[in-house]
Amino acid sequence: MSSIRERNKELILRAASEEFAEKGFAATKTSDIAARAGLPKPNVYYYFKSKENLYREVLESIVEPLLEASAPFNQPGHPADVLRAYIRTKIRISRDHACASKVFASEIMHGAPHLSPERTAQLNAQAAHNIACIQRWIDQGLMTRIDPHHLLFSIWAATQTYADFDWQISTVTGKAQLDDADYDAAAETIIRLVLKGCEITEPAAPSA
Amino acid sequence: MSSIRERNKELILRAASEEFAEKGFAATKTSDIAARAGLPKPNVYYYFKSKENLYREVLESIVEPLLEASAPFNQPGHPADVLRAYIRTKIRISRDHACASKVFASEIMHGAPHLSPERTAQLNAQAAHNIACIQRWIDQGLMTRIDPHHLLFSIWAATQTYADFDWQISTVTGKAQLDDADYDAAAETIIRLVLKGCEITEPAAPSA
DNA sequence: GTCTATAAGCCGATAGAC
DNA sequence: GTCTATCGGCTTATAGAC
Repeated sequence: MSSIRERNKELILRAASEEFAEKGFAATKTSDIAARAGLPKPNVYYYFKSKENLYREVLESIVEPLLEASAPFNQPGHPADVLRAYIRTKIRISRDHACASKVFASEIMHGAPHLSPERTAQLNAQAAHNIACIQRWIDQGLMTRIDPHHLLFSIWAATQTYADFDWQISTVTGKAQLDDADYDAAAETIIRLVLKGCEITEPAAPSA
Repeated sequence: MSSIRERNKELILRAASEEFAEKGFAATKTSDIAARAGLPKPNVYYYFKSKENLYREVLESIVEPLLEASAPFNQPGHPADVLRAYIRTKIRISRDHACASKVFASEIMHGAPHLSPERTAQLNAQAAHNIACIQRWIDQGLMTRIDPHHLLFSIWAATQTYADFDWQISTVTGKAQLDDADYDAAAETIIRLVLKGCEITEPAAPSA
């Protein structure tokens, strides 16, 4: 029964996410990760071999959710529905994977030195696909002519900011922690800016 | 004549901005800053006393521009004009102070441990003022009912992303460096999302 | 004011007992 | 598999010659 192994790995991963998110890779001490996990430091090395390895696992844990967030773009749908679903999912990631999101953001900010070329390529391919999809909508007259790159950058930035800059959000709103209603309001605000800003009309109601 | 002093301090500050922006505070070595500045390491300590002190000066250098960006909110004006000017200035900061912007972003992401309480208070007061201003516009019927906090967060995020996540921008657009036209396009895209998204009509043309 | 050469301490990583 | 006790390298910071 290796459930102790599973449990400890999970404890360390969670503690590492929190520490890396709070202080960044270089400023995080493995002894702090161990302390937060409630385990002695050598266990961290026993399970993960090195600090960098542990960091890469945290990073890896957020890539799949990020790629899956683009699912709405991968099947046919009206721009209003696709973008609404995409924005809601991105906000949900900021809420549910706040620490890993922040670690990912910090990684990107510093030029993604720990992200594998495969992962970079995957993320890029998905981005290119989403951009092409938006361009098609424009060509079909479903939305106003707007640069798809900049539109996507704005959506990424606006949704990720709730994880990345949570300190700023807390300070300005005066709430230590956003609740579900706040995240909903954030999503609806961004959806409004995007749909109205791109002059996207609602799809015709299904006749069924 | 202390112009050597001024010149060296300037060289070190610039090198430090670049190094801190690239790698973050903890991962940056003072020897690398010295090397980039083309000076021996002890000069860094001679002029700035400590690595942390140098970092705080870099951080400080971006606060004034950030506060000044809100100038349009501090005088009466039509929402369309104020927001347009604000967004253009924020984008200009991302372009002209790219390194310091990134250092600031990284600092905020990790809970602003090096930012003085005075600076935090100033930035907060300005944010509160801007939010109140937007709320007034809503009450006056000049724009749609939208949560001013979330609107401001989206504007901050969308404009700062060009400095903070330049690696991502470069990777997705395939351009190593954005040119003036790209920054203009970015600003106009964000302006469009905000003005149309908030249903802000243009001010009546001046009768003169 | 400038720089070489060095001290002091911290932290990632591990040897080896249990 | 687990943890105590320790090493070794790296980096901040400075002493002291020029």
